[in-house]
Amino acid sequence: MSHTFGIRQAQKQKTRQALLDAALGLLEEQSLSSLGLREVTRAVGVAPTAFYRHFRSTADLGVALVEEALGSLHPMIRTTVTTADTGEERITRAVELIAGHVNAQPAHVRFIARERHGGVQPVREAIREQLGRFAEEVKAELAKDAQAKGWSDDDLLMLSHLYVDQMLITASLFLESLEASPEERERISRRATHQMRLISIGRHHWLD
Amino acid sequence: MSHTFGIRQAQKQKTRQALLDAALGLLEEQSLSSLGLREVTRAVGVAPTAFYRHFRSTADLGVALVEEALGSLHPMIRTTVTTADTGEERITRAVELIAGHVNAQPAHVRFIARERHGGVQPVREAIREQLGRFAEEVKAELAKDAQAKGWSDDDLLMLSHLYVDQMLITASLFLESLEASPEERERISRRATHQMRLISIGRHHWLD
DNA sequence: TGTACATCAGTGAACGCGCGTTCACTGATGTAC
DNA sequence: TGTACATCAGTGAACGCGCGTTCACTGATGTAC
Repeated sequence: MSHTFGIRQAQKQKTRQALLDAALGLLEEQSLSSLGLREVTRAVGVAPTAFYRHFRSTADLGVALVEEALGSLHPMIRTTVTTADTGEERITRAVELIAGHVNAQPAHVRFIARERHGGVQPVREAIREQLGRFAEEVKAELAKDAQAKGWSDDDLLMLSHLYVDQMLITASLFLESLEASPEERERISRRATHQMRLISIGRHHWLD
Repeated sequence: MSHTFGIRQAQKQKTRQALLDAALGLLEEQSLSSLGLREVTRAVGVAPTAFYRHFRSTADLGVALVEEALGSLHPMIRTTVTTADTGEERITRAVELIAGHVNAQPAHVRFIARERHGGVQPVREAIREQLGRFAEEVKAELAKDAQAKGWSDDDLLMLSHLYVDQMLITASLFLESLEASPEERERISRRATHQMRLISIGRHHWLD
């Protein structure tokens, strides 16, 4: 075999992941543009210079974090939009899915919300590209629906972006409420559900 | 008089404003959490220690910038929502207003978009509070409308937040397109208008 | 109006500290025979 | 299987630099009489 994963590769991968994890933790309380390379290596317990074996810079690490945070979400989103229940059930499921994901991966969600408009250009670009892919995927699913009859491509994409942006807003509200009361979280769920519903109603009557 | 603005007060105000302006300029390319006090004073041409005569920290300066960026927008938003044309004209006007504001104050808009989820807690809090006020004000205007009959308070606020968030998303899209072609900017305008229209349609049929 | 004292915005030297980056290195892992 | 050499992830010392903060100061402006 040309390269059965040897001990060396495995160990390198492990250190790389430790750097990513440590950075993600540190980024809960600061922005990427103020994250120091020495901070990250100190948190992992390796020499500062080890950082360069894995990333050119903290910006480079940031781009890797975007991939980690959003890359695995594509199938998740696709299946949620696809599921052919009534619209109402789909909305409930989507909001629950977002709440669940924020609970499971708060640091990832915070990172994306923070750096989407943050001070590091390549990271903004990477996030923008992933969100654009989400919108395209949602559009592809919407296009399959009977309701899409008579819709222009542009308008389908317009609607997809509306949904994707709305999901992100909802995620960031759940994030802020992580330590709030169950009542507060319920209030956020309800509002997000209503907003999604209102958009879906607009969608139904778009061609009237 | 207890304090007719003397030369001293005026000069102090001028330096303070120079610090705010310089910071805003520097923040076009980085986040507040990485902005240095010495950077700011260097840009203005005063000693680093002069900074402390005006702000406790860069976070404190950030809170002042939030006030500067959003404080003056309240009347603007109120009159835009109020104007009693057809809904369609109101939407067009709102999108034009956003595009115009982004052109006139790009640095302010970028700062708000960036720091809304940024790494500095007091600044996030200040932005959250201002946006909350916007939503309350929009809600108050919507409540006056005949269309609001039968709407619960909660649902009016749900809709206001949807509008406010949508405005912010549109502003940030215009921001990213500042150096793009007129065609690209037109495309963004059109999509934003359609999204607003779809939301308004949802609003019309909400109680069906 | 003139004088004597108080205020306070901005100064400049000094401090200790952590930063990113360079470099030659070490020693475990991988490879060729 | 055993040996000799190559690779390369992680090390540790060293560097120059800019940072935030302290302190005692200066001199123009403000105030009281």
